[in-house]
Amino acid sequence: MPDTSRELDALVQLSFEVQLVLTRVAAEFDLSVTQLRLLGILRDRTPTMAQIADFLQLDRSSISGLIDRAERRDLVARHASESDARVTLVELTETGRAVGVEISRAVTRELGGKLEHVAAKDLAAVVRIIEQLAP
Amino acid sequence: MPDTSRELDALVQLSFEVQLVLTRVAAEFDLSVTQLRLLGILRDRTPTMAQIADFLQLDRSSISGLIDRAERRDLVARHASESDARVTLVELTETGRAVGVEISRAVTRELGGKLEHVAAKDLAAVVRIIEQLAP
DNA sequence: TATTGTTATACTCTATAACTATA
DNA sequence: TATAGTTATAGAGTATAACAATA
Repeated sequence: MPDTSRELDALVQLSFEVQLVLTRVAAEFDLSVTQLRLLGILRDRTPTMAQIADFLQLDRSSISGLIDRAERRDLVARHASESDARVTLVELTETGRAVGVEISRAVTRELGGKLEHVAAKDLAAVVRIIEQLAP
Repeated sequence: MPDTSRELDALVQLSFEVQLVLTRVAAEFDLSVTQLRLLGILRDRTPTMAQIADFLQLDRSSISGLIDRAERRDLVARHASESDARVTLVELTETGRAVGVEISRAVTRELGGKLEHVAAKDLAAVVRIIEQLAP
C-alpha cells in the first residue's frame, strides 16, 4: 500500500477551500451552507422529510427546524402526501427556486474564478474521483 | 471559456464527501469539525487568538468560546505573550497532541478506505489543484 | 488612537428523548 | 407494532456590538 498522506492532506485542504467559498456565497444570501444544500436538493426533487434527512445525513428531528426556518423565509413549502397521511413532502417555492438559481450562478462565478488557472485535465480527475466515490 | 459546471459540481460534491468523513471521525472523539481543525492547526504552531481566527476565517469573538471549550477538555492551553501583554498564545496540551495523532490516523484510515479504488494519478491531480489554489 | 481579546446577546444547527398520529 | 414527523431540551458554533486592557 502506497503512502497517500500527501494526497489525503490535499483532499482535505481542498474540501475546506470549497466549503469556504460555499460559506461565503451562502452568507451573501444570508443563508447557512445547510440551507444552500437544501435548495440544491430540492431543485429537482420533492422529497419527504425523511428523505431530506437521508440526503443531508442528519437526524430527522434536525430537519423539522431546518424546514421551519426555510419556510419562514418563503424558500420552501410543506404539503401533505396524498397516499400516506403521516408523510410531509417539501418543495421549493418560486422564491426558493429563484434564489437557488442565483446561488448556483454565484458558486460558479466564485469557484470558477478560483479554478481559473487549474488545468482542465486535473479537474477531469475530480469528476472521475467522485464517480468512484459516490457512484 | 469552457463549460466547467460538471467539474464544479463534482468538486462541491467531493468536498461534502470529505466533510462527511471528517464529521464522522470528529464525532468518534466527541468533537466538532472545527475542534478537529483547531487541533490540526496547533500541531506545528503556537498562534495567537487573532491568528487562529485568520486560519479558520472566523470572527475573533468566535475563537474565545472555541478555545474555552477546548481548554475545558484539556486539549489546549492559553498562555500570555511575554512581548505584548494584550496577546494570548494557544498551544496543544499533551492530551490534545495525543488526540490529534489519533484523529490523524482515523482520517487516514477512513478517507484512505474510501479512496482505495481511485487511480493514483487522479489523486495526484488533487495535489496539483490545491497547489494552484492555495500556494 | 489602534489593537487584542472578552463578554453579552441572538440566532442557526444538531442530537437525544419523548411524544402524536397514522399505517 | 412500526414508521413519519414534531417538540422540548441542551449544547456547539457563529456574528455583531460594546467593552477593558494594553500598545
